[in-house]
Amino acid sequence: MENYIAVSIFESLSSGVRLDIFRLLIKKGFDGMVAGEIATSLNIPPTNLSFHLKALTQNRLLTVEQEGRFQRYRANIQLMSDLIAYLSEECCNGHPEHCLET
Amino acid sequence: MENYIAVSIFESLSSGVRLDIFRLLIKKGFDGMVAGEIATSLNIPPTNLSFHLKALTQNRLLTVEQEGRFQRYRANIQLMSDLIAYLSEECCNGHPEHCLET
DNA sequence: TCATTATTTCAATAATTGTTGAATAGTTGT
DNA sequence: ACAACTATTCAACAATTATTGAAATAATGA
Repeated sequence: MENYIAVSIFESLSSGVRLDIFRLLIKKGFDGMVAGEIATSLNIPPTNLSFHLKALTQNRLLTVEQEGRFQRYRANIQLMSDLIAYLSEECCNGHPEHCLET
Repeated sequence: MENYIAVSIFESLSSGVRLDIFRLLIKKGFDGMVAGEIATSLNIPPTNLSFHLKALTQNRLLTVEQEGRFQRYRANIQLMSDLIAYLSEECCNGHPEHCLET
């Protein structure tokens, strides 16, 4: 993974609101959630939620699919997996023993 | 790991400058580097470097130790290890198969 | 002690990011 | 076509974060 991609992921998750959105969608798995459900669930005003969903989607943390008049959002689990691999390399540089865990 | 800790780590690494600093110090391992070496190595003005070192240190990504008139900084590898564990849980929530990798 | 070196703090400013209500665009069911 | 519904964009503003040079702090060595 390129460093600038990693930075964009860190930016995406560097807000408590966005981390909450992402964690919620991870829990929902392939079902995902439509925007209104997320807004209700996390009690975020629609305009503000849109702002954060856009940021997350642009940085590929989320995917979005139109479903009638709804927009269904899903977490990009693969990207998280790639991030973990990136961090493991960074973290283990010269110290592999620290990263062999559960 | 508490969510607010994870957010603080993401904030710390959400700047290209700070990610460069952290990656550089990870490479150096226990030796670490004194502030001036980091400034020279990454070509960052001292005041600006201080600003970012302070942010990283406050969020526990780095440790700092005085050494004569130098300040020696080291990466907190254990925290990265904890972050990887946190992400693995978040990422694998209901989808463990995605996170079993190298 | 005094000049030198290393780093941080301060103050000013620039740049970016977050929040909100109103307006807009697209979709559905009647 | 029209009313109701979902979500986004827009514009204004608030809040936070980043950058810089000058000054301050602290340690060293002559």
